[in-house]
Formats: sequence, structure tokens, C-alpha cells
Amino acid sequence: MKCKSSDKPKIKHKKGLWSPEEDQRLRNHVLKHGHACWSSVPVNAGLQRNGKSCRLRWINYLRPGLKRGMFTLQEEETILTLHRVLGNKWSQIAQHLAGRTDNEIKNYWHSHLKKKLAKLEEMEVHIKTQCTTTTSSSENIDSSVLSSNNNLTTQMPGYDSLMNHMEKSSSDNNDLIQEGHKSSLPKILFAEWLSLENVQSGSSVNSGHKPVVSRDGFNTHNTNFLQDSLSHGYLLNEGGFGGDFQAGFHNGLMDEILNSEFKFEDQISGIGFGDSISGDDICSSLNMNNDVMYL
DNA sequence: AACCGTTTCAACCGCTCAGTG
DNA sequence: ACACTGAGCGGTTGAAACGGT
Repeated sequence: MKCKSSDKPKIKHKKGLWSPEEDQRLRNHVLKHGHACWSSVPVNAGLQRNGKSCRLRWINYLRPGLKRGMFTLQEEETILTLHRVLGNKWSQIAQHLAGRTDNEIKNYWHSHLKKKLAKLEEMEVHIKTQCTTTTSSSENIDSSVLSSNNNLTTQMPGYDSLMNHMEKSSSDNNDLIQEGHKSSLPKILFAEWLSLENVQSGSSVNSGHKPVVSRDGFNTHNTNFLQDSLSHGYLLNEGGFGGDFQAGFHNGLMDEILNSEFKFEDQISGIGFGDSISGDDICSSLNMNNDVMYL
């Protein structure tokens, strides 16, 4: 959307921190007139800022409904899990955290979560190393490792969930072996995998009446169809650590899928809108053994 | 109290994408 | 088809706050 050139006279724009007066001017103006064109907002609001700066200030600080203060444990886990799936797609991650901005999440990631995740991964590697060097049961491994790590790691957010997930993966694995590799993964409706944006945009899928999924597989914009779908299916499934489906994600399936040259229409034939897809379908389509989900 | 290194977070910058003429 | 422009996004910066000595 373009604005009239008359709306943007040449002004020496102010930079730096916003004063309370500036905040008040911007807040009043946007609440009263909206922000159909950000470049005209500073002019009409009597601010010596550029439109970009006003937009950022509104979105990150002044917008109603913003949640200030510390992140909750649940929010941390949501960020961690979404970041694993989506990467540095801060705006997409922010869409799943009401009242949080992409900038806030990004800052929190760099200042807190990245460090915590590094410690968790370090611990996970340590545990896996223990697993490969001993044939004892998982209970023995857990107790021996936990006793040595009890001081720091057990107090980290997400630790309990991670351990629950690992324990569950372990028990699921045993079940799997007993059942002769009969899948214990939940069936997920394909419709549930689709994000609202994908359905509405029509770029990746049509209106939903035809049994057709993405015609172009991955594309550069509108993010990645499968990636989005997986992330949403993931969220709909559990919304946190601990699900069967997530076990696959945490143990490398997600990386396998995202790193592959996966073409949905080519690889999974005969699956349409509303059909159910299991981990088996994905694994077989990728020529992957289902074991990859339970490393 | 003063200094210094580290952390946090608001804001800026540069880029891409989409809409418009 | 092309150029221009605004919106939006992610990476980066730098000032302020904090903590240790």
C-alpha cells in the first residue's frame, strides 16, 4: 500500500529512546486514527520520528494487550519447542505466545534460553553417552546420572519435561519392540496440520474442497509448507513437551524431514485433505526406518 | 564510592516481499 | 515488465542496568 507523497515531507528524524510524551502522542494517535499508513503516522501525530520507528514502538511497547514481565515456564517451553521446529522465525513463534512480541522473544532467546538449551543439550549428550557405555536399564542410568547432575540441571526450566519425554520415549521403545514395530504413534488429521494462514492464503493449499495438498512443495515465501504443517500439528497434538509425536521430533525425525529434499505431493501419494497421516507415513515416504523416532 | 565486565533490552539497520502505478 | 514504496522480519548495536571487586 502506498501513501501519498505529500504525507512524507523531509524531516530530520529523531533517534534513540522514546520519551513518555512521544509515547503518549503515538498511543493517542493510533488509538484514535489507526495506522493504515505508518509513514503518515509521525506526521499526523506530531512526532519527529520515521514511520518505521513508530511502527516498532507501537508493536513492541505501546500496543494494547502486551504482556510485560518475566516469561513463564510454559512460555519458555513453548519457545524452546517452537524454535526447534521453526528456527529463528521469531514472528511465527510470537504468534503462539499471546501478548509477547517477536523482539521480546528474540531478546529472551539470546539472553536466557540459548544458554539453558546449550546446558540441556550438553546434559542430553552426557546421558546418551551413558546409555551407550552401559547395558543397564534406563532407571539405573537415570539415577546415576541424575545424582551427579542434581544441583544445577534439575532446576532448569524444561528439565522435568525433558526427562519425562526421555523416559516416555524409552518406555515407548520397549512397547514398540514388544509389538513387533507396530506403530504406537497417534494418527493426526491432515487438516489439523494446516495452519490457518496456509488455508486462508491459498498459496499452498486450496479452499479445502479438493483433495490436494501443496503443489509446489517447499517454496521460499509463506515459509515452508511442511514445516508449518508439522509445527501446527505438533502444537495441536500437545502444546508442550511429552507427546509421542514430539518424541519423534526431539529425537531427530524433525531434522531428518527438514533437511531432506521433501516434496509432499511426490513422496506421499494418495493422501489428501482430511486424511490422517502417521509417523509411519512420513518415515516410509522418506525411506526412513521408524526406529529413527526412538533413538 | 569508583571502576569494570557482563547482561538485558529497546531501537536501529538492512534486507526481502508484496502492492501499486 | 518494471520501478517505486511501505510493511514486516531477523540480525545487530548500544545505552542502561546490574553485579562483582
